[in-house]
Amino acid sequence: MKAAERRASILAVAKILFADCGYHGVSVDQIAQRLGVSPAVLYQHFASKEALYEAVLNEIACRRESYVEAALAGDDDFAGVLLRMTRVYVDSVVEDPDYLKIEMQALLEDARLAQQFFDARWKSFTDFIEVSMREQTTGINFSQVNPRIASLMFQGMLREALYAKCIYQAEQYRDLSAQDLVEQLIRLFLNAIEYRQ
Amino acid sequence: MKAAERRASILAVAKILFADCGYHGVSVDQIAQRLGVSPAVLYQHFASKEALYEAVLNEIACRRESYVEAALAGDDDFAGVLLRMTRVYVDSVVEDPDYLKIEMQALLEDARLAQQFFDARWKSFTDFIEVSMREQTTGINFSQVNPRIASLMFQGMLREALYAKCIYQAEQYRDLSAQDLVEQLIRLFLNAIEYRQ
DNA sequence: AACATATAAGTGAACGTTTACTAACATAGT
DNA sequence: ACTATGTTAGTAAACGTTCACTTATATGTT
Repeated sequence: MKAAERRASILAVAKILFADCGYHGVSVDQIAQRLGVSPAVLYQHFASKEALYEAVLNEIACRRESYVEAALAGDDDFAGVLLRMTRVYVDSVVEDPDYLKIEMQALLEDARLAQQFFDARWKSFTDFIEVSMREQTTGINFSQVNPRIASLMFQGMLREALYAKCIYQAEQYRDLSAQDLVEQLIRLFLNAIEYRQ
Repeated sequence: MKAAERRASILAVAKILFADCGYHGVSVDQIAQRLGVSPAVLYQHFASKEALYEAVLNEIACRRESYVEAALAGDDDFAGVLLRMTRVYVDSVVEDPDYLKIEMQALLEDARLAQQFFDARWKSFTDFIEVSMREQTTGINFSQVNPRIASLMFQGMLREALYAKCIYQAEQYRDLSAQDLVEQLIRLFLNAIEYRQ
């Protein structure tokens, strides 16, 4: 197997295992075994276990989602844009929940890394919400509501919904798809900030 | 040191370390060292590292908060009760954020344990919200809103706020106490479910 | 085309360290 | 003297990492 290919395959397997068990929960031998390869191979591509872990995190943090394109893809009222952005995000998580797991692991293990994740994956949302709520040109009056706290609420409910659906698979929401669940939550959120079309 | 006292001291130290680094991130030797005691002592009180970990988790899961007393401690309109219950919870987390960290660790490592935590610490909230929203006798009409999704929203925003304030200490909310932050979130939540006193 | 050479890719065993855990021995209070 | 509470010194296994070595692929020369 070519070097680039091998490197990618190591990253893919490592991502899954790290997401499931955390950094300390996985051994280099386990990763190698899952790859069907000797542990020494890993060290031809990564200097250490820690370097491998950071490479996995980096790959995730750098994969900027196509929120912006989604935001510009239709009409530009606040609710419509928010819904479209969120759909893109939910899709990406449903497709690969490991991202969310590792984000959570990082949040617990290292505050610095957590900030990096936040910047890459949540800032688009919270910025959009805060900016939209602050600008007066829309004609909508959000003055009753603190934009920063509203964006915190949005982030929290979205994250909880995705945890429930994609990570600990709560039975309570079995009969609802992640997209439907989030759509209803967004409706509640618009209520909360007193948004009327 | 008496046995009961020693046992308690082990649990206290283990709780802190497990909360910070997770089960695999802490060694028995580290716990013993922090206690200023030989590792063998731990095995006089706990059969294994895992047994110790479970004892820590169990202590947390079993410590039922005094939500019910708080709920009954004043007038009984929905918002008032919810606010009082939440204050008790926020207080307990602010006082000891390790609880929240370990809950998060458990959620990632073991779905079964996560369910146990949920039952002990969140179910009171979500049940209260769902039941209150469903009963017609209050005269309030929540019919527009799905109670289950509303309770998910509440849980998510509360959890996010507490993470931000108590775990990764986000600078965005530095000038707000956890209680104030949560109070504003609850106001938003009441908006969301269209509650008017 | 045939061979020699160089490099890339992978192996498996071993290294030293750390891990969880245990048995044998010491000391203090009652 | 006896029990409760320790310690010291150890175990075997697992850990991350490195080693000497083999096989496969590509490249250049005749």
